[in-house]
Amino acid sequence: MPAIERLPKRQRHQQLSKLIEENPFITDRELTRLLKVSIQTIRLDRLELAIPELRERLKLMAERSYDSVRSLPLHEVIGDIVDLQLDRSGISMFEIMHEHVFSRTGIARGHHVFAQANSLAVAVIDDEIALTATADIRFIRSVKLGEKCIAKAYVRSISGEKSKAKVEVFTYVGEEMVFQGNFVIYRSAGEHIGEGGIERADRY
Amino acid sequence: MPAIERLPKRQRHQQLSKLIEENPFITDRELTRLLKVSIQTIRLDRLELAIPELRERLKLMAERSYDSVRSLPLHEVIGDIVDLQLDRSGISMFEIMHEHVFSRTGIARGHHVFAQANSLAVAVIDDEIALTATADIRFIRSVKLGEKCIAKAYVRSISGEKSKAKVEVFTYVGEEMVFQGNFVIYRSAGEHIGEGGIERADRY
DNA sequence: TACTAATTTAGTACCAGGTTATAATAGCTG
DNA sequence: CAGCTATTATAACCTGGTACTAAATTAGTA
Repeated sequence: MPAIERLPKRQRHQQLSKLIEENPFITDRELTRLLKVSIQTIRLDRLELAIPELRERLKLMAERSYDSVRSLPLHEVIGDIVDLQLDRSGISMFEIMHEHVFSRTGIARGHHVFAQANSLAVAVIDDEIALTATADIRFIRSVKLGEKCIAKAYVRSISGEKSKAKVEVFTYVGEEMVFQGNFVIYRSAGEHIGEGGIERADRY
Repeated sequence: MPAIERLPKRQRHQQLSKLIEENPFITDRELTRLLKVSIQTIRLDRLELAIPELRERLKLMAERSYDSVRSLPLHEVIGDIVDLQLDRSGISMFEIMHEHVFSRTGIARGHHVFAQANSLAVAVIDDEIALTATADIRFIRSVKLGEKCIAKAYVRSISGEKSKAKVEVFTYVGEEMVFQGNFVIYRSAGEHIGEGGIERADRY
């Protein structure tokens, strides 16, 4: 009998770490439901594992993000934004790592290059809600492992006073242009605060 | 007397906003010291200005930074391929999870939807090396958390016997089309492509 | 000047999501 | 059985608030 359930605690610790890692926004109470143990056990576990409480975790995350680049939309972006003039232009940098390439050829998958450009096109639009409507893109040459992509976005028109903006993005490696795209971005235009609300939007 | 300090409240509101903006980690209690008013006044002010409490601010910051960490895929193909007829058509499925959406709105980031379609367009081309050359895409409606995207790709032409193929991709949620794209995919056509393309389909 | 309205302060009850500490219980194990 | 670990329970307390009520202060004006 004993041997069978010899290490339920270590297993639980592992599970607990994993759960918190993949959702740092989880409360102890929610963990009790998932792990089927009392809240005291959860707390003992966190103590042993030196995992701080929810609020500390959020604070740490907030601090980390605050340090790097202070400004809002920068963190919802793929690549590092190095310059941003809202409604005008922006520049971001993105280094192709091995997780971005096809392993046999070392050539970057198109959607990563696209993602950098798309993120930048959205970020450069100064609006509460900005979503890509359409895009017309060209992959001019392949990008390889280790190369640094510099994407430059230019807002070409704010389309009347309405809901669309055109953004052109050029991505370079060194002097060479590797990608070009024309994006049409929807912007919130009116008010609309309803959905997202302010406080506890998601995950509860 | 009155005229001199005509708008102390508005001034204070401005100061308050500024203080919180430049240090979102500040508590109401600390603000009372800086602004020399009672904590109730601070709270009334925040209420009027719709500035959330410290913990909510930190949570929002944490969410923003969390989004960026969960950036893109890293995997071979985005979505699960459920049917594939090389050089003809393919179907893949991709469920929008919380790591794919803007946490504020629950709306999927465009590049994930694109990535699914792009992956499928590349996968459906039966060639050693297949890379996206150009794409013309339309996001027809926004996709939300929890929705399952079914992408269907059709190879429209194999362009002579040479280096390009046209692939059309439609993505649906239920009956509804949410995305449509026309891809031009470079294929190896015997030789390597030199500057040409971007991706290759490994592993198949 | 007296009345009125806005503003500010005070006080209380309550909440989430914990910490800390102390004790009781369960389950084996030697 | 004593002794150990693991688990659960209980209670007091903490921070940084919200929500609400009420009083006090400060203008502003009839």
